[in-house]
Amino acid sequence: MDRVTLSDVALRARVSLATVSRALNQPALVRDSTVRRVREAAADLNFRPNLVGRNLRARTTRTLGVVLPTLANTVFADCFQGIERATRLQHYSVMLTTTEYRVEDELAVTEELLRHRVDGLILTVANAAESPVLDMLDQEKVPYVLVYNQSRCPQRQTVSVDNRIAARDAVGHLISIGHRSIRMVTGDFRESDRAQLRYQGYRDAMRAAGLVPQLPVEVPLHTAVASGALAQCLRGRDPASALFCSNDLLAISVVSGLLRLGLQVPDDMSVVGFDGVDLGTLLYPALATVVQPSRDIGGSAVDTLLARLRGDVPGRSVVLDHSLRIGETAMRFAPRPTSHAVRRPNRRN
Amino acid sequence: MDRVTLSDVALRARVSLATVSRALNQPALVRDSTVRRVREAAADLNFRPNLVGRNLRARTTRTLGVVLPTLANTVFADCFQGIERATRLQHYSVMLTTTEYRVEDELAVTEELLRHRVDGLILTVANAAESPVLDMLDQEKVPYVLVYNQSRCPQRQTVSVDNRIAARDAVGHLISIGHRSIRMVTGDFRESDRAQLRYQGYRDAMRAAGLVPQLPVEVPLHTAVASGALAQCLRGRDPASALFCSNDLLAISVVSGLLRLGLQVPDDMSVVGFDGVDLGTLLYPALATVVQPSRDIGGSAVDTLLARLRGDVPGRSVVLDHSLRIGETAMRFAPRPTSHAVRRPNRRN
DNA sequence: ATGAAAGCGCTAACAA
DNA sequence: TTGTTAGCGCTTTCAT
Repeated sequence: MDRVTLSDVALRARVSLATVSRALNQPALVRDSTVRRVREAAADLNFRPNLVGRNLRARTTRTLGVVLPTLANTVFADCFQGIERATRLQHYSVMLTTTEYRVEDELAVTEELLRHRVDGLILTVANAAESPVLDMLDQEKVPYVLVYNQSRCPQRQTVSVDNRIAARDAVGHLISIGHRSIRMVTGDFRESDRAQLRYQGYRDAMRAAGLVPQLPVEVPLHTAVASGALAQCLRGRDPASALFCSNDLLAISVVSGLLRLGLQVPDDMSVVGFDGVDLGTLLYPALATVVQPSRDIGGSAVDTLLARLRGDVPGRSVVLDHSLRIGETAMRFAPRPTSHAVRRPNRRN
Repeated sequence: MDRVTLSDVALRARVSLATVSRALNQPALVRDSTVRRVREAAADLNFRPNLVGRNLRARTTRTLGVVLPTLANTVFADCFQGIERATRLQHYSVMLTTTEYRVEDELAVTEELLRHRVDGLILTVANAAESPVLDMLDQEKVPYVLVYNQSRCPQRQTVSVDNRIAARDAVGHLISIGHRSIRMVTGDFRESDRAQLRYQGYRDAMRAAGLVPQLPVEVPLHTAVASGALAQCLRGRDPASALFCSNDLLAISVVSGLLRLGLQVPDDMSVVGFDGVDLGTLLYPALATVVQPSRDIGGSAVDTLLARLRGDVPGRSVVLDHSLRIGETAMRFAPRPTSHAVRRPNRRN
């Protein structure tokens, strides 16, 4: 499949192997005419440099490893594309692995990446506060940057939004438009320390407004939200008028679940998500959500990591701005005169 | 960051470098007690085999390259996860790159993968019938398998559903439930030869039923579908009663667009997608669609490619089964008595 | 400006 | 069963 090596090119260009290497990689060191001759020979032979050889000798692979929980959530897919683009710009490559939320696999897939001698890692772990992978990486002094995760230890560099404040803003918005009974819906907390931070933010916002935070409604992700879980938010003497969901996929699922129960969104119940996946804007009603700049998170992680590989000063964690997307699934709270659903005409085009 | 090599382990285990290699990779060739000693030494030293060295020597990387258009469409994300899982099972690794639908980048990213000396490639190209990348790969005899793409040349191995027949089935279903005026909505044909095949299938079904196929409505993907495009389907003396979309993301966008125009789905217009992304089942109304087994497509591509790398007989292209998901966005066509929209109560629980 | 030579970490003959 | 040795393809001193 591939046989041409540097020495083949050298033979054809009538120079030494070393000169070919230089002509290709540091043409400034080589006479112009020689460079041309070498390039020509390389082109003639269809020479394709073998990075494995280069990587072994150079003891660096110019490759970054990436560990993400899943690609089914486009938040991570977008992040990866941001990573890919940034690495390409810097002439680096990237190896991606996903854990599909199996925490127990995080270590193994990371080890595999290290066997490939990636120069550094970009990863999202389930729980940065208690993570065998991160402990291992710290101990072995492997350069890495966390994305989405936030960490208390300042030496663990992260790139993320401020999840807690972002959640607080979202819930604060709901409060500011009149909601008083707001519940939070989350996936499995063990899968995501972000969800926990967002729950903190929910509590912050509730307390700041003198409201009583409720326990979160935990629903298994990646499955249609059972009506039972939703019923939990509707019953009691203080039924919710708004739901804050720990991510967009969940929010979308919740909206559907409510509609299925015969409720109107946002008329009967407002829903706000978290992530800002593009998909949210394609839906009707468009999802209200907290937008994270996922591509930038990826891009910024690459920049941060490469700076570190270059030996720059460690640098602080990066907190990127979030924003609120005022979608159509959240509206001002106005108590209904009657308890039975009232039909609402479809709005404007 | 990482310094321990085979010879360090050899020193500590008091055996030769070669024995360490054997003990680790072919323990059957080594005395049990020695294997134990070596393993212990390796563990003590935290030895992590350097695959770069191995790959150079072995002249094979046990790594597959993957080229996909995007991960924003979960069809491809799922496929990748299928690939990843299968490769892991076979003790292979994988390098992923996406083109983000930039056809002109397909060649460059593939070349990069080849510089890394991946053993073979799994890819989806914009158009398999006219693809510089595939020509190059054929010429250089690089083993590869196409996913999603279908190809006329039998020596180009593919793993896919039968797009044309699948589309024909979907449209046939619409016809069977009473629709007569059906239009197809597609993204940019140049981005996807699958969309073209599906259009063929649409025509097949229409003709088979004695109906006149219409030209497709092409809309730029990844953006909310402009109402102008939809209006095209609604006006004229023969307005459509059903829309067949070339993929699910588009279909979701179309449904939203219709709702925004004040129409009901499926009452005023049925919509059917193609892909079968999980998301479709989370929506309300749940998306009617043609389901492709994306994970299996990925897994099967790996199996096919590895078989080929092992030198097995080339083997035929794999056509996996599709299925129809009878969602809630498509319903029996029953002409409306009046032309203005009629409110419909929300259905079942 | 160019060449000779060493060696990155590993595997696989070939010997013993 | 184990050790010795020769590279895989490349970069990089060190000479010239």
